[in-house]
Amino acid sequence: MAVIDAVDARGRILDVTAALVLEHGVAGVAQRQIAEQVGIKAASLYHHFGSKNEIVEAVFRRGIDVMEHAWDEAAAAATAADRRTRLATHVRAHLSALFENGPYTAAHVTAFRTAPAEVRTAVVPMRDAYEARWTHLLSDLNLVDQPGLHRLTLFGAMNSSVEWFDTERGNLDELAEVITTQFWGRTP
Amino acid sequence: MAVIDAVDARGRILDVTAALVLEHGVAGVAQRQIAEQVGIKAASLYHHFGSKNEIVEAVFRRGIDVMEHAWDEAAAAATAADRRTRLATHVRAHLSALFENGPYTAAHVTAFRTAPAEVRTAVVPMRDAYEARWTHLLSDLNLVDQPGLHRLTLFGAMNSSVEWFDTERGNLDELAEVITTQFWGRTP
DNA sequence: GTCTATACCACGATAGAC
DNA sequence: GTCTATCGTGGTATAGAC
Repeated sequence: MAVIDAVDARGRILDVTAALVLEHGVAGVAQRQIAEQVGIKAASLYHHFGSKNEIVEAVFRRGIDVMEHAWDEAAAAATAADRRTRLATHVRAHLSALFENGPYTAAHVTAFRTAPAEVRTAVVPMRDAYEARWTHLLSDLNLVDQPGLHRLTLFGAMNSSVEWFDTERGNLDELAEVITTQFWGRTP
Repeated sequence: MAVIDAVDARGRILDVTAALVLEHGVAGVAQRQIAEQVGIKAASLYHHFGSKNEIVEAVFRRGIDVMEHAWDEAAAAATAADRRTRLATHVRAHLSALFENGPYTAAHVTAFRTAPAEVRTAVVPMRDAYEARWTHLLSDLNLVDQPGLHRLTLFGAMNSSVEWFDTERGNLDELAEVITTQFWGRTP
């Protein structure tokens, strides 16, 4: 389910916006800039979306969707596995959402915090649901006293990779293993 | 060396800008907004700085300065300590830079990536120097095979705390201990 | 050192032709 | 579904009085 290189106009607008928002933040992206990369005029965006914020909100929602789908696949693949493998599988799945399904998830995790309040409040329930899955998993794995705190630092380590990980040169399986080892502990 | 609540105009401009940039990102902050919070008109900013980018650059430089000072204090305090204490001291110092000396370091680590290229290239040597200190320390501690990768995920965990840590309710010593434990490993 | 006034441009958004 | 044209606003920045 590759979400990159959409063929319909609406999809191309989202693709372009996600990439631009990832690079410049929401406030740093102009509709004229989006339109230019899509190959239309800025006014034409309003045939597909009601406002700039609506475009950004759709990008964020899709970014969370991508994470959820990656989670579901990981959960299905690792139900019967041992505890460490379950963690490793979900870490790999989150990294997959960040790097292997278009810039949506990466745009969401980097730009959400500084996005307009209207956009943030609209998507916060979706975010919370995904975060709750993680907290529940970590609680289930029984690694530490504070699974909530553990999830936050784990998210910090995983999500920060969008700032420095190079998909051309790096290996996502390797990165997932490194992060899993750090958060599992070296002698389980 | 509290850097908050400066009394001179230049210092107040930087204080206000750092706080606003932390919240909204560079592109999300207008000079009129900065001026209003300082209590002057936007045009008066040009008596102190040559452009918006110059203000932001000064904020970032100060953010890195704060980190460097925190590092120096930690290094002086922990030279004779055991390896784990050295790591813990520097983790605590980095958190101190993020939360206990104004919003400068927090603004820098969150807004640098989406800042104008002109600003980024101007401060990148300072950033690199601080990062090199960390890589050297981690290499020295001989914890893992890849100290470079380790530093990046550690930075991710530490810096992400500006998105969720509440200084009113949380305890920075405790947070430092949690992160140190994660990155040291549970059974050294 | 701060002000008023203003230039100039880019922003998001709308109207209406095709 | 995309266009041209345009509106009103707000952005950075400058000139010059006080």
